[in-house]
Amino acid sequence: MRWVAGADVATSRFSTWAWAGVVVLRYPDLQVVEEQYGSAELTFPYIPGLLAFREIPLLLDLFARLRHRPDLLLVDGQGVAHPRGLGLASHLGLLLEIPTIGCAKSRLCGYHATPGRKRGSSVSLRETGRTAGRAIGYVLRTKNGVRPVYVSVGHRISLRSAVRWTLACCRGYRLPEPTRQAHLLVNRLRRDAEGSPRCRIRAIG
DNA sequence: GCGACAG
DNA sequence: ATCTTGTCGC
Repeated sequence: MRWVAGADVATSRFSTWAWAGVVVLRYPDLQVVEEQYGSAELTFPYIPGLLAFREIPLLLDLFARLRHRPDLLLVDGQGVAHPRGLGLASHLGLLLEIPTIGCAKSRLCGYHATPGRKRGSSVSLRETGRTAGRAIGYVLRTKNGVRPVYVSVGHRISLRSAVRWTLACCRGYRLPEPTRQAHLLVNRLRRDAEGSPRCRIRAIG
């Protein structure tokens, strides 16, 4: 394992504009070695279960410019823990042919117990419906006392490895570094473009 | 019909 | 996702 990437998209509250970013970090020190980013108009609305159609176009453009070839990609969204078994992380991994992990901040589907409150504690996320009971992911506590994250297989990785790598990429924060850095990047871009909310009010008033 | 619902 | 300042807790 050498290059671990993270991807995220930030949206505007005023328009359909969005800022996307992909960061590549060196493992295991997790320092950012490359960033690719850009903004564009979103052409698809946010519909639970169809997030990939909204974010993938932007992210694919960024990966096309990437100088490093990631060994692993962590995505801010679900992998197979999806109603159709094909969340953003899985869809993206499939198109890029890169191993991916779905690392979402909240649940899309499935049910689960409450994991222990210590870092590393986890419980399985189980499918509902006819095939109820099958594990489709893990609800993992990445830091003591904070809300857990939803880890699921994205593409070309086992659930066990997905959980291990997610934990191995955490550095004291709730979100693993790849995803966290990507998140910081896109929000920085959005703020630079729109200005802070307070500034905006002062400009009007 | 009703409630749930990644970002 | 985005809004939004200070504040309670480890």
